Amino acid sequence: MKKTNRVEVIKKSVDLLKYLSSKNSSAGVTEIARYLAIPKSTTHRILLTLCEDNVVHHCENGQYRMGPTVLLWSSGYRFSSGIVDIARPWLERLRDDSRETLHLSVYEGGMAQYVDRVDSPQTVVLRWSRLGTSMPLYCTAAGRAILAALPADEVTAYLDKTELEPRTANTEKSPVKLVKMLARFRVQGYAEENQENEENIRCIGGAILNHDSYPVAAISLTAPAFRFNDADAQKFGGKISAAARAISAQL
Amino acid sequence: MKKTNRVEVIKKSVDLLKYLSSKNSSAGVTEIARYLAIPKSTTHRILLTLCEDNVVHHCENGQYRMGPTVLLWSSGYRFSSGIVDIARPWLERLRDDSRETLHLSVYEGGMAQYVDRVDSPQTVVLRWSRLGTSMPLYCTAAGRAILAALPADEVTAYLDKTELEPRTANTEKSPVKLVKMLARFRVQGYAEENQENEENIRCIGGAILNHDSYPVAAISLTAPAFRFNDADAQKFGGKISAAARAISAQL
DNA sequence: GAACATTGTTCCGCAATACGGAACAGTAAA
DNA sequence: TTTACTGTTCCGTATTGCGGAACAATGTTC
Repeated sequence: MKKTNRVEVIKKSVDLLKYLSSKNSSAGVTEIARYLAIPKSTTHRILLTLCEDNVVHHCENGQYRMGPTVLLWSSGYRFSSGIVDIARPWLERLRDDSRETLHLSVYEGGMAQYVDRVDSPQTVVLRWSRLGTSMPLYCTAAGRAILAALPADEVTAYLDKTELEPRTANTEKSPVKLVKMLARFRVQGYAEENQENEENIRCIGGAILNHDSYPVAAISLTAPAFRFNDADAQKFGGKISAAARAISAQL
Repeated sequence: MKKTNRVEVIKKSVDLLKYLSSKNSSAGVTEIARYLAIPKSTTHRILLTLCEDNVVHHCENGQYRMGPTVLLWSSGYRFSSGIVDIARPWLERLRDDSRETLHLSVYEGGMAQYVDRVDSPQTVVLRWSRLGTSMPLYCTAAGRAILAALPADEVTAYLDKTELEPRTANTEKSPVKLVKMLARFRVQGYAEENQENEENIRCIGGAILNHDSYPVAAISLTAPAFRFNDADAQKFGGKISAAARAISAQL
């Protein structure tokens, strides 16, 4: 089981924090222990340690919730990464232009992890998904933009070990067809996804490359499918593509 | 030394993340190990484990920096805490009214940990300190507001174990005088601090109480001393106080 | 261009460390 | 009260992670 020589406790702590942050309220020791499938006493010890630096807050009712120290880490990420601040004005420009929601995602651990968002000003908006959430590459516009920019061997490696499980009725399930898609995306400069990740949601995205032309992130436009047709995709696809290139140049 | 049965590795990991987030760039294994005063191999093992979930990011140059997963935790804090979203509109209202910078800090581990900020629209603004930063209670307006709202025995306990080390030439060093100050703050409903935490910076604050009238947080107004006199303090002190009470009621 | 001083990474045997079952102590519902 | 939950503490065992030292891969210096 243990391939790498990782530290088990840290792994558990990270999972604990992930669980705690996924909840909107506080959680008890027993509940967490059950979820993580580790003994209560171990869970309790981890929580005590995390409480010492306010990573976790010990509520009055005896339960636990996220503590304010994670804010320190979070702002540390923004600074050290840099990409959030660079991309932000471009996202805002695209939002003002399209009146739709824009996302920034980074390519991390074989997933697209969504790190910034600029909201649509319209009344019909999207369900708010949390910053830091990971999304698969094969069914999202941001992910596909990244895939399209990856070297061919990395794409085949990805497809070999990833099952394209359908997220909606429209999700492309054939690796062969997906590869063809990626070729088309490379030509047109932006990637697409039409209700393949979530019902009634359509999305286009462009990859952000580092100095080695390797994809490190992607920006994407997300809209309700009823007000975003092929013509819109084409119109804003070019702008997404241009913005992504501009951000790449600034890195 | 080790009183509580905490997990040593987790403590080290937390310190590592704190250090990493304090840097604006990436850091190497050797540098981190030297700072934490732990062996390089241990540091490296911790980093590897944290990388597995993108808590830290392994850069191309071999160094390490904060990873995007901390964003997930950070948004988890905002949700589970609730206080940030509740206080935000009040902070904005006070900012619009005073044209100065407003802060929200939570009382955690004997410190005031600053969790939200709304910026002044004026041209002379303040140095941006990072979200999640901890500040002492005795020399900040937010901290003093919290102290003034604490039960008497907890205040004496605090003063017994805390040295009032001067942060500027103006910092109040006498515990006796500080206690008298707190009495005045209780009467007037808001706390003050005049260039006692930082040169040329003046500050007023009000405590946010839970249902047991125990202080859990504070809001504070921070301004350059040259444009914020006693009359301003009095004028906005009342408003700070009222806003703090309103937020307390909403909790 | 060879010698050197760095870096990040790997190995492995020792023993300190954290594990986790079980008992404890509160609290709320039945 | 009884019951069924909570969160918390204890402590002996062996598993787990520790960390010195060797490694490989850079880049710097003379």
